[in-house]
Amino acid sequence: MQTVYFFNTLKRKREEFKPLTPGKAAMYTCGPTVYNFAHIGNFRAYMFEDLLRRTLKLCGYEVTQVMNLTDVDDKTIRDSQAAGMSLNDFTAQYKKSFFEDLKELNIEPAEYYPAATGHIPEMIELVQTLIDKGFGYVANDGCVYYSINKFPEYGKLAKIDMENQISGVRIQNDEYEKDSVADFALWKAWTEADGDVWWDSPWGKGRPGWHIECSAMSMKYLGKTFDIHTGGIDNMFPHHEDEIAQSEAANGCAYVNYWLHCAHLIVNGEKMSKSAGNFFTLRQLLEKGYTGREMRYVLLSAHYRKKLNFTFEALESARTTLKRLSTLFERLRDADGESDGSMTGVVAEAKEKFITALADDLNTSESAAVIFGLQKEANKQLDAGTLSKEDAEAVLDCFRLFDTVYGVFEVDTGASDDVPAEIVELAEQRKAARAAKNWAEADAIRDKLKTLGYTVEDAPDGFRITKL
RNA sequence: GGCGUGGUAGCCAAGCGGUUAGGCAGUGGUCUGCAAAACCAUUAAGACCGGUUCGACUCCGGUCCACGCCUCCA
Repeated sequence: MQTVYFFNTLKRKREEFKPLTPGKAAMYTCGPTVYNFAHIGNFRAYMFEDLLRRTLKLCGYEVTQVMNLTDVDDKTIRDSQAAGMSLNDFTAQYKKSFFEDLKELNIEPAEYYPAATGHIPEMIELVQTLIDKGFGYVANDGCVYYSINKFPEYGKLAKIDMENQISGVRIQNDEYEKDSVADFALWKAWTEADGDVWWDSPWGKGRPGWHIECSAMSMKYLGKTFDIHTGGIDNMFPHHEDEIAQSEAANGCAYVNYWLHCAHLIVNGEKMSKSAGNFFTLRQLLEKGYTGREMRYVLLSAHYRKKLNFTFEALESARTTLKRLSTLFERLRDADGESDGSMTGVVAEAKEKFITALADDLNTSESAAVIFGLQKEANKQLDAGTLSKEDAEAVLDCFRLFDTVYGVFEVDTGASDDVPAEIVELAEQRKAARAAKNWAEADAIRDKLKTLGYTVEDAPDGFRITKL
């Protein structure tokens, strides 16, 4: 079991991770609102959570992860109506695309994906508990609100002093029925705009507020107190702050021990967001010819608490980097030299450094440096002929270990195996022409292959075909 | 207005009070019929002004700039 350290937003410092149950890590991650395709900025958060769960597993923990799906809120209702579809049908299509995208990015599935609409009774029960304990109240508009004045610790996560805050907020005149403008909705009363979307409750027809969703579902699957809660930095306030207020008021115990927040993906210096219109979906990138693993590599390239500047140059850079590693794996598979005995130690050190880097608050930059250090050493020894089959296999095995977290190397999959037979045949003809030193013929075939959409490159013992 | 984060070489991006971060690009080689790929080597930095220190990119103060949250948001 490797000791893991996290930067805990709640304490604003790096701490050793001590789970409630030794050897197990329970984590809750805020998932998508399924009203549209997620953009790659959204996926930065899900990638960070994937990195977190894979790192925990690498360090010996058994992970239980819950990711909620918000399938009822203002936007899902609004857009399903605009599309002339039922809420369920409407959100189902985006749930489907979300899971397709996760797969494309090689993000490991969570253990649970609870949907909000599947847990309305649990939410109603939690709201009732909050009312019974004096934290919730029914207002004139039929909504149930949470009275933040009743929870003195409100603001402890975001480090917000509400006295100070309220005076600074632009108060909208039509924020009417609440006791305090900062009170938030636990239950929203039905209005005409909601159409046929409503559930019965002790307070009449309506639907749950957003924050109560995560409190109710995390409690159901992970218990009243659990280890880790993650999300994008923009969810810290008010969403996570409100979750704390709800859960700790209802249960009378700590909600979460470690809060981890990732920074934004930015484009041209600004946050990628739907409202700003400066976003790309994964599908758009795939249409441009980039792959999920290239995007995955880009998303892993910066530390999760630092803003990540997305550029197409970064995707190109990822492509080159991954290709060079693939070449190394090919060379390693063919290695058959005289071992000088040094590789065993090199590999052991690389493994240890890799794990230590990730265990230190998920330092992917540091872990990448370890990867490239091993790449360089392996190449040097391949050139020198000092890698035996066993040495090479040890290096490959090390990359397989790296890949349990990175998930992009494809250590054992060859690059080009789905090339049509006639293309291979042309390449064979070119090989023969070259053997006969018939350069004109060889070049003509190469040009022809290019028009067919393939590049052929010479290799020591033949050729390599790549699809354009 | 309140709170918070950051400014590192052409681009991306780390650690660290003194010893090469790393990747991409570039440059020079190796290989090669040509091309490409690959491999090896290598250039280049710390927004600005002060302070602490034998020594600061790293600590402290200030200035400027950028971004985020406070409203749905990963």
